[in-house]
Amino acid sequence: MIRIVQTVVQTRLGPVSVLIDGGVAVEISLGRAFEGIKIEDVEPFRSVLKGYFSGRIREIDFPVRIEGTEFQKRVWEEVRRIPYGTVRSYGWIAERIGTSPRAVGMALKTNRLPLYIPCHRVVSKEGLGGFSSGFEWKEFLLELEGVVI
DNA sequence: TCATAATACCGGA
DNA sequence: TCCGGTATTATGA
Repeated sequence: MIRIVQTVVQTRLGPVSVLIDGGVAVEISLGRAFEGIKIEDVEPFRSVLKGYFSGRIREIDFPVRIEGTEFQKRVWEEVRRIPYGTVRSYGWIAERIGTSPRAVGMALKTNRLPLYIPCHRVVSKEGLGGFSSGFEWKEFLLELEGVVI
């Protein structure tokens, strides 16, 4: 029996919700709420996200299940090491794990756990780079972390 | 500035 | 397998 739960934090740009399966987060959505039944033991996830968006919490850390190729996981691990409030380029990540900048972009595009894997901290050499949920979210998150753009 | 090549990976045919 | 498409970058005119 799979239990699907939605948690929602409201932000200036809309809801942020977490898809929970078996007690762990499997997907985070920026801008839309998942269909599902609200249950109270979802509180740990909600409080972390509320803490992040209010600026109190700088580390998004809760149980997750990550699915992807070995390569994608390498990229995601590296991105997770980027400190709060700082940015790196696609090329910088690529160099560290021995691949190409475009391949890094490919891996980040398939990231289902934004915030937990802070791909908004990866920007292009000139400009912002892409973002699955829309540029406005990338700008919003960087601004929240105090990054000057 | 603008086009283009180099590049690693992925998904579909 | 092969092939076209990227959330990139470096280079040359």
